[in-house]
Amino acid sequence: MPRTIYCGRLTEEHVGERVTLQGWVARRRDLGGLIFIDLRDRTGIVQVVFNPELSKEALEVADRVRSEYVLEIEGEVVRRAEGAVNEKIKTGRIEVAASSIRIINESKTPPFAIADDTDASEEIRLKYRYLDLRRPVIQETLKLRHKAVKAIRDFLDAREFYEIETPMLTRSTPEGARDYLVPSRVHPGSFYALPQSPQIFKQLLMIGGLEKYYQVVRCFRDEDLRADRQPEFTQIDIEVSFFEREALFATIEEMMAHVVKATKGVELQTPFPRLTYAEAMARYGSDKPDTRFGMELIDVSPVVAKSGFKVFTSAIENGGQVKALNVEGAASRYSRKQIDELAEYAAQYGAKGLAWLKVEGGEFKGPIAKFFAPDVADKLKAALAAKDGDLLLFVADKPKVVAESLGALRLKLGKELGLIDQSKLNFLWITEFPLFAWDEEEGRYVAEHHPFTMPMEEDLPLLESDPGRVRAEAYDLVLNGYELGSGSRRIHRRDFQEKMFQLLGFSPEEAQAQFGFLMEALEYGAPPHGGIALGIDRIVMILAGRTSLRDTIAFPKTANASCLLTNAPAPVTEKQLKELHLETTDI
RNA sequence: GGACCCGUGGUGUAGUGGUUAACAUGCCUGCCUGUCACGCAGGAGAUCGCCGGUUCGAGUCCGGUCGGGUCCGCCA
Repeated sequence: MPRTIYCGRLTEEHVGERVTLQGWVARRRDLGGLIFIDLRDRTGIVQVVFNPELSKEALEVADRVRSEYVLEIEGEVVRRAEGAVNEKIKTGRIEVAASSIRIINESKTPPFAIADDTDASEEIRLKYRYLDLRRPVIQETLKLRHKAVKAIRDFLDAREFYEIETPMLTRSTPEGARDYLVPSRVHPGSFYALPQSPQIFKQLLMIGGLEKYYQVVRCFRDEDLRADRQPEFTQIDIEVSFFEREALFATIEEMMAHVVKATKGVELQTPFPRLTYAEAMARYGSDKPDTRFGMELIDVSPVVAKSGFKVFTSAIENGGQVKALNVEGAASRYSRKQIDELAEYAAQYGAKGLAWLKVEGGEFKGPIAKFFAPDVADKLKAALAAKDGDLLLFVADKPKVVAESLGALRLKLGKELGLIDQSKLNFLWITEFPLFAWDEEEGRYVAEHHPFTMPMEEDLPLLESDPGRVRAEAYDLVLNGYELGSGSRRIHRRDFQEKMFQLLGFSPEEAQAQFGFLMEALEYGAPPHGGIALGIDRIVMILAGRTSLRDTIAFPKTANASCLLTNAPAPVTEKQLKELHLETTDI
């Protein structure tokens, strides 16, 4: 008998119907003369009851059944008696009275309980990922991912975007993340690279006249992992010709609203708020601020410049600044020891110290209180809107260190103090990123976004004289403190692109060797174009309320970039290496 | 490359340098006709990740290593 309905779809409407179910044994309760089995498929769980009055044979088979056996059950949907209703499950008002049971497949006892509240470690869950995938919470997340991707495809299709595939085997280009390399068998000593993003190909598609492109595309970066970074991840890559930033922003906002509606049933407010990079760094100490709570960074340099506190005054004299967080009402919550721990945390981001004050009875308390004369203290209190019970935290240093340490501290405190409204979805555009970042190691400017990004027109005069101050037509989309993606207007003229490579320290020969094909393409009527790429894994992670990208990927890698299920990466045979003209060696 | 946390029956944990490594759950056996984390009784199950050191004695202390996690660097 084929399956007639899914377990989780049974309701009181089906009472009296004969059904055939197929699924896995979630739990078995053996009362001796009566056996209950909770049968699970991807829609949910329903209780099946084996009663000897209905079928003695079925009861005898059910007696042999164990967890995760695969069963086919025929029976009648019956209403449960008044006292036997289980309100905890969706199908708890009914059950299936089994008239027959077939064991489709047996199962070893699983290494961990397959339930949402399983206590198994992630290590063991990843080793047996195919069992972990049976847990409803994982299936819900993968379903949400499917819905999100489908919503994006539907939306972009309706806007006449074409989904076009680009090569997975491509060439390694300088700049950017470390490439995963694939050795060529037919070209000894040469390698393909897996794409970090289809950046150049999507530009070539614009030059190729496709005008509106998108792709749900896997990208690879051989860099160290984080909770929100996997070595392979999926982007929604978008590019349009005859680019207008406002039109693109509106399209992305509508697309995200469509996704959120399709997955969460929530209406998003558009347009999204915007901050310039400079403002985000100044107010939140981050280029991806979580705006679900306040506690902004406040520049108190002008106020404390005249204080008697050397740490502050000398930082300012040396071209630095002093900024503060007012952790409202937290004075009694943080002991000296705990503040020391906050200082240690800030030290990870380069802060040499964390000065603090508590406000009590209108007065500053704490070891540095004595350095502030009454008039300076009053100004400081006013600047920080400080009141009794507040904890004030200060970092004095170079602007970069102040921003990064206080920004990180702000996030940590926001989480610790429960200031974050988890129901919010705070989308945010960050605009006017710097075009270049100074690379200490290489002693040159590197592209902040990528080398194909257009500078802002009003900053063009600075290109030669002060490259560090040039802003780019580049933007990020941020959600709840995560960078969902970046984009920009691209350079569409050869002379400009050549100039950019020159500013990045490429010789004309190097630029020609690495990017000659792109520059030549720009000479054949390249339309103005631009776009964005969004990380679907991160979008799903946030919409599913998870904190690890691993939860959104069916078969993720560990922090060590290995797969605990397949044990990849793994050695290969000498024969394979030889065909690829490779030797391995211990360095 | 660096910092920190974790590693003990299948799973999750406890475990002052000192007897036979404890608890929960799972598993096995028996009993049980309205359970739903079923219950009750009994049982099996651990070379305490690995290597080395300190010590009369190491799950416990030290060093290294492997594995998992978080973060910094890195991620145009």
